[in-house]
Amino acid sequence: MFSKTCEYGIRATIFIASESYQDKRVGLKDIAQKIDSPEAFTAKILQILARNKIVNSIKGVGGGFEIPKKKMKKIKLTQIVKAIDGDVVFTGCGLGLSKCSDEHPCPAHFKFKSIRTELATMLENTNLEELATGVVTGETFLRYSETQL
Amino acid sequence: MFSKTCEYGIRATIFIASESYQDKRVGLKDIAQKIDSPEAFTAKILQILARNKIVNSIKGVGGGFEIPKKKMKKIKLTQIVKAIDGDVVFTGCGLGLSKCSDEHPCPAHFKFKSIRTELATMLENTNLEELATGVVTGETFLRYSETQL
DNA sequence: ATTCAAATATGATATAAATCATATAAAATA
DNA sequence: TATTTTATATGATTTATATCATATTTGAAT
Repeated sequence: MFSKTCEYGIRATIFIASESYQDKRVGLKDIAQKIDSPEAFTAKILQILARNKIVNSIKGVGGGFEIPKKKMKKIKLTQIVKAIDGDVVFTGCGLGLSKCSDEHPCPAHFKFKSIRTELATMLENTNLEELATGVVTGETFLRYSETQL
Repeated sequence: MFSKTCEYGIRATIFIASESYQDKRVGLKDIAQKIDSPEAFTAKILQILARNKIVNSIKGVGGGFEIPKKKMKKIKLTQIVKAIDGDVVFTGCGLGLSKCSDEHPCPAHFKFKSIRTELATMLENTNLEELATGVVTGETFLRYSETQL
């Protein structure tokens, strides 16, 4: 559904939010560890997120990444996905046609349409805060491991 | 959503069905042309489809690919997708966790769940015949081009 | 000011997916 | 049975994605 880059990006954002929720700033190493992603790759993704104002980055000693609490409700999954994967997931044709629309539909166009709409709506209505609180309370997870390190 | 391989595979299957619907057998070259896909790559995909009994292949002069009319209603999109992409689209985690379930959910698990279910239902309920007839009647298209060659 | 711990930028490498090329096998027909 | 037409099998190449490595910049603290 999303690129791996985007998956990591969403997980990283949620992790940063869950820590910011508890007034903690987090660094790259910690992020990569907690979301189980390659560190250098994650660094690149964080840059994209920072450029898109989804996360704040602070350089230097004691620096890291954070997200102001008041912004969390306003940041929606859509923004993260669009920042990283663009809007191919929203507009692309299910069968890969370069142009596919109500006027010039692929055979499955109207079958996919409702699902796409629902996906878009979900991404548009899901905010970072609700995703982060699940992690804080331990109800949801950002990596798989026996011990949830 | 699907791999390119799978997109081509679905389009090829629909095209073959639409021709079989009119009692015509079609060859590789024709298929590749009509669905706008690379010929050699399409050949490989057709082999997968043939091995999975989704299409019949006939070698030799006057050979090609076809799908018996009576089978068309029974062949569902799910089968094609599973044959080519496996079931990652049905079971994979939206955020890329190696294990993600109701018991050990990622933060977006329950958000994605309903959408995934709907997708699976749609794929399960969509048969080849309905997709092919749209092409036959000219309501839907398998490639984009000014002239719809 | 110097040092140190961070993020940032950029380029290189590896891996996976998509595409191409060629040789083989099967079926029809002449 | 020889030839031709088609699919099949396999391996090579290209392209895109993911991953790694390293040098640079920034900001804080000493």
